[in-house]
Amino acid sequence: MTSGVPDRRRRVREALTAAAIDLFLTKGYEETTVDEIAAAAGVGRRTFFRYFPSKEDVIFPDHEARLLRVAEVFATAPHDEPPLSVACRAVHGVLEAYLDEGVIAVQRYRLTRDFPQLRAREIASAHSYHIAVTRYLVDRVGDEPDGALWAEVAGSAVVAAHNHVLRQYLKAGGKGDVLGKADRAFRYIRETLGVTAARSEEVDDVVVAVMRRGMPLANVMSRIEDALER
Amino acid sequence: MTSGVPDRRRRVREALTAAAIDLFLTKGYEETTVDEIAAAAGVGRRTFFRYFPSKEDVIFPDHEARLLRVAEVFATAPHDEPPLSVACRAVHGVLEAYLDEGVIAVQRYRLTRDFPQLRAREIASAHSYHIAVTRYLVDRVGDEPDGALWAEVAGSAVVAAHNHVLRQYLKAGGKGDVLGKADRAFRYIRETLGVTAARSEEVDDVVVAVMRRGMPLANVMSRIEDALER
DNA sequence: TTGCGCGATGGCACTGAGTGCCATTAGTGT
DNA sequence: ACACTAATGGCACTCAGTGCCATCGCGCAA
Repeated sequence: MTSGVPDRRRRVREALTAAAIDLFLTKGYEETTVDEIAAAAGVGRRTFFRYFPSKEDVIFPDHEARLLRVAEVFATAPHDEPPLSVACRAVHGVLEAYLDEGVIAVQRYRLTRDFPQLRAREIASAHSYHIAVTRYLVDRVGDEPDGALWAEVAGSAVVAAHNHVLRQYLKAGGKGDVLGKADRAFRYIRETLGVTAARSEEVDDVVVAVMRRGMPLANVMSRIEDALER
Repeated sequence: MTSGVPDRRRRVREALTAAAIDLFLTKGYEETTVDEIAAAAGVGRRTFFRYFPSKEDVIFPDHEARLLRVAEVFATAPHDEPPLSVACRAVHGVLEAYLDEGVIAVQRYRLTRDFPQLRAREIASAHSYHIAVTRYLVDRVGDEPDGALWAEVAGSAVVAAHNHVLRQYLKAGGKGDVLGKADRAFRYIRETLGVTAARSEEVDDVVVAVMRRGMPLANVMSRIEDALER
């Protein structure tokens, strides 16, 4: 049969992941040995380490692929699209990847919630998205005054919004209108932090005024005049 | 001599940390065994694990203490201080702790930069500040609409600002006006994300207006009126 | 000074993760 | 049927981390 080889590799890989998730959930992470995972998947212990570099990696099988997708969004984004918009699109892709996983994502959430070692690993994974996003934003606006600071903050905000929406979804066991919530969250981010983006492309300074609804107009005006002169 | 016992414990602890940093920098992290660290500090291998739960922990000796300081700021903060202000104060304390370390902090930066395993560990440490801050913010504003989202984003932004300032300082080998930059960064955060804080305590809605400097006042007014009616 | 108690130490043995090496096997093309 | 190549699995090894226990150093009371 043609292409039977990569097909088998994929099946073994999935069998290892499935066996590991099952064992981790039932016996606990520390209590499960690699021998047991390999045996449950019908392969030898040595083979396990040919598919995954460490015991932790077995439940994060496609992290690299997701990171590549993010990088691709950045590489192919039109140059006139606002940086934050690109960042939100890229991170939205990660969210979709989680949703595509279905039950697996929920199981992994439980594992990372219950076992510190796996949680630490997930945090590191999430951080690599943060790195990628921030690097892109720095490249776009890094040469402006405080551009690097803005990029760092905006990048972490985008990732935080993603994490928040995703976690709510996973906490609920995979129910809820994730995409709608994500859209709202990303809109909030773009509206709140989109300032430097505008500044970077059109003008040399921006004023942000925050005021309570119901504040007298005269008050509003004086605050804005203050801001414009600052 | 009185209090000679805890004194000795502290000295052994510092000797282990110093030996580890030295060996990691010269030989590399993976290439250094716990035996070597212990021997260089003049103690047995078994003793090493009585001071630090793992090989990684030896270069993050007082992370727990810093986390406690953060928690203390949150516990003792006045109830009428804006949440973001409290968060910035707490994180500022962490920054000060790094500065107090002097050379050690710079050396650790280099280690976490060069060795992935240590980097992963530092990311996890930093994440625990993020957790602490976000939890506090959620407690303060979590019952508002989108309060949890705001808390997550604001928490990560505060931590990101801290990380940015700290990293710039460490990259420069410990030179530069850290505190001044930190103040500016935190001010930026409070001004950009302080909205929900105000909303949570005084009013039921807030309007944010973003405008370019130089925009005609009439324009400004119409934009704000639009916003107020939204 | 001597003996007692207690925490710290270090040695020893053990488990399990991760790796290099090599003989064997399974699948593919001729 | 045969050769070639990639995958496999077994074996042995290093090293992190842990439980156990005998010993040591030190303060304290008799």
